[in-house]
Amino acid sequence: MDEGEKRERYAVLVKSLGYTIDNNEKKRKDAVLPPLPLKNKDQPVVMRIAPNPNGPATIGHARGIITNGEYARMYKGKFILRFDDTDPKTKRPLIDAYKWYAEDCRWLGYNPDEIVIASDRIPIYYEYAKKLIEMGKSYVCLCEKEDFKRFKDNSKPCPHRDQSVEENLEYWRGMLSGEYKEGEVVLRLKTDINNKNPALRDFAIFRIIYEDHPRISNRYCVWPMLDFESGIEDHLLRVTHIIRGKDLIDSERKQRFFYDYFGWEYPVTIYWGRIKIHEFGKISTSSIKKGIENGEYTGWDDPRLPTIRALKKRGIDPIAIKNFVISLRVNISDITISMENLYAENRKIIDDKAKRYFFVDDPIKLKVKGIDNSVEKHVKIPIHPNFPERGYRELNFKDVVFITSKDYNKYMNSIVRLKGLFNVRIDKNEVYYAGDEIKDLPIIHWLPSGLKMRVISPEGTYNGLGEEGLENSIDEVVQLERFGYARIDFVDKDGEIIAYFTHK
RNA sequence: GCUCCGGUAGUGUAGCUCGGCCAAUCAUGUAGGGCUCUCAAUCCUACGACACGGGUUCAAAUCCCGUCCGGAGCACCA
Repeated sequence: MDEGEKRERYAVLVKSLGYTIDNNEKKRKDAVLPPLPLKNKDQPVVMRIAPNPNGPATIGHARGIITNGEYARMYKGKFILRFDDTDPKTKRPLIDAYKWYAEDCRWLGYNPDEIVIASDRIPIYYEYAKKLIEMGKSYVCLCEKEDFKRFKDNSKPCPHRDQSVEENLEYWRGMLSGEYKEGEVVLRLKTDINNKNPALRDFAIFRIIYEDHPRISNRYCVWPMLDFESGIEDHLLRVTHIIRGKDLIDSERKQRFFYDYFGWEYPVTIYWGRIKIHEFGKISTSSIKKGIENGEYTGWDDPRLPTIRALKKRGIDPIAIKNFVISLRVNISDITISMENLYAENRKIIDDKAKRYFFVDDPIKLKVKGIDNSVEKHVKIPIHPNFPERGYRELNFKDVVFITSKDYNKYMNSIVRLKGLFNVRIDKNEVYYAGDEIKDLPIIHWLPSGLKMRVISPEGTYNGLGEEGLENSIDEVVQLERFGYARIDFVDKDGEIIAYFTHK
């Protein structure tokens, strides 16, 4: 019985006896991943993530980072970040993305133990290619793409399949020294031309690309295909477990051919399905990139985006992301999940910490009638209602209040309580004092005056007045009462507070 | 078309390997209520699922077959 199971049983037992469980325990319970199948108990667990560096990490990537990183941690193993940047043309790497991605890992709490960049290791892949040619397991194919497809689809060997090792080595040298044009020639792995799965028949492992690589320029013109590079690396890095998208399921079948040729043991593989978020739809880094280029988004951390940087900017705690991701587990079926689940996790973490303040969105200035306005009233409201020992904030009222136009319209002609102050009846452009006693009235927030403030949310921007004190909460997540949580980003040169909406 | 996967409440999950303890777990959500000078937090209650049809068996969410629905791959992309 593992820890989680024990806890469950205990909880059931306790409940059956009529006791209640300490709530804090429930709240602080850290999400735990199910155990990993271990082939060899003595072998250290090595996990990896292998992104294409074309942008910073998104929530989808966070799933990979956290799950793999967490497993490495659970088994006191190693966590590797490897950039599979072997196509400078159609999957052109973004030079900043290498750095961004590593930063995102670190921020999520999973600093990679090792970072490997495939484009640094091309000669290694060449060595293994040469070995395969020498073993008679690989050949240079000069077929037109369409011709090869025809052969392949009919389980017919292409004319180059039976070339001698010497011929292949000669062609291979030619490839490396730039004697061929793009698309003219390719190195194939000799698999099984009769395999019932056409995807596995003599697939390409190297091709010619003359495009400059953003990191290493034009140093190479022969580039390995992902299936090859990734398979070689997983072996060289002694990766024990691979967790990857189910779209790569044929990749394993392909790689097993050369693992067999080399006599290597294939890592344990676990597949997961695609993750789709209600609020964002399917996440694709390339579409985000396009949106940034055409000005639709302000950048990779635009709060409307599902990137880790955007979530950070909005005040989502990395632990909340962890708990959220782990709750998804590792499942092969595609899932559609709502951000609400992430927000719920985040609320559990930030609510105890978040200072309370008022933010009056779309404010309306109202004169207060029916009371002696010559005296100033000092109102004290706790910074956090559940922790009065943290102190109070003070609002100094004198004859006018600002309330949101939403409340103004909603409570027109009715009596409401201005939190901490007194009751008023709302009328056109003014409010009338309606007593001090605390009755069963709607409670609304207000401000006697305030600082210009803007809250940027995925749905739009809210302009209004922020309570004094907010300007001292830079980089903190606060709760704007009756509005929602927000992270205070900065105060601009005009004194306006700029905040990002976290969630309700 | 060919290969290969998957289908538990609105959503995400546990259980499926080794059938019984499952009239099915937990979370989120929604609704109602308690507490509270926030529509937050917190507490209580309620709602809600084994895709369908057959079979095996004393017993099926769990094993087998079929149907339906969904997904992935079939690139000189990752």
